Amino acid sequence: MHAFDVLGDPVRRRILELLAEGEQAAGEIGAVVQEEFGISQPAVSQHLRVLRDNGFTTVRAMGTRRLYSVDPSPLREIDEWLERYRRFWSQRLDALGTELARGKRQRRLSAPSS
Amino acid sequence: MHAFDVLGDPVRRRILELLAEGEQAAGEIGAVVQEEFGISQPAVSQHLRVLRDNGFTTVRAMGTRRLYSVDPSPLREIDEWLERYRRFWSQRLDALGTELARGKRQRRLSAPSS
DNA sequence: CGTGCTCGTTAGAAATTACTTATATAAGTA
DNA sequence: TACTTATATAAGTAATTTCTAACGAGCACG
Repeated sequence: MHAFDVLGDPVRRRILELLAEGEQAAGEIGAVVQEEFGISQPAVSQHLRVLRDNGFTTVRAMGTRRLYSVDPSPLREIDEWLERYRRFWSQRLDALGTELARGKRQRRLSAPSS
Repeated sequence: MHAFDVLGDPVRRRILELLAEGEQAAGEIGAVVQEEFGISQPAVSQHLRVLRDNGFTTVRAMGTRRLYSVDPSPLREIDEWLERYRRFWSQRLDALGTELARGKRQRRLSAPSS
């Protein structure tokens, strides 16, 4: 399954958004996602499997819990694929556009403030 | 259809890659894609439709030809969605990593030489 | 006109996906 | 041990996607 297919599902995107805030147990994720999407526990578990199998998450066991974390590798690949299109919106004019956030961060990294 | 679903298909990704090099007629795209994926002309036309309907391309007519171009809007949205994960691989250490290209570009835009 | 391109649309079959219900396993707890 | 909690897996079904084959419509050109 290609990374884009994995991200095609809104439940999986939501799970990744939750994990972006830090490691979480399958049950905690499930509580939120089942509530928001009205699906069953096995459905969530199956989405977690897809994310696992495709390298988007890592898991470690804590007792009976399964703690999930983001593995950024496939997201990074997508970021690289997008590279060839950035010129379509990065070519000047938008110094104050969407790029601003990243621009600022980059600037900070590039030219550390004394 | 969500932008990620659109990009889930390898044929559509390939078409966008071809269009990244500039405007092209449906037939030119078709020639390449039919050869590479072994699918029919209608199949390609259907993929072009998905790209059109979801804002990834714009089209203009030249006689009987249909000239397609990249519309970057949805790609940009994806780029923005990815923003929340960049810290996973951008947090230092990779001054010489994948970020390099973009980093350099950003630096150029941010701090014009001379 | 009529004929040949270029390209899009439709209908239907085949493959894939994302659920639900039912069940399994393993760890904690009384 | 028996019971509960946390999570995964399996089987079956419904919805969706992506093809092919067939057809349609617009432009060009003799």
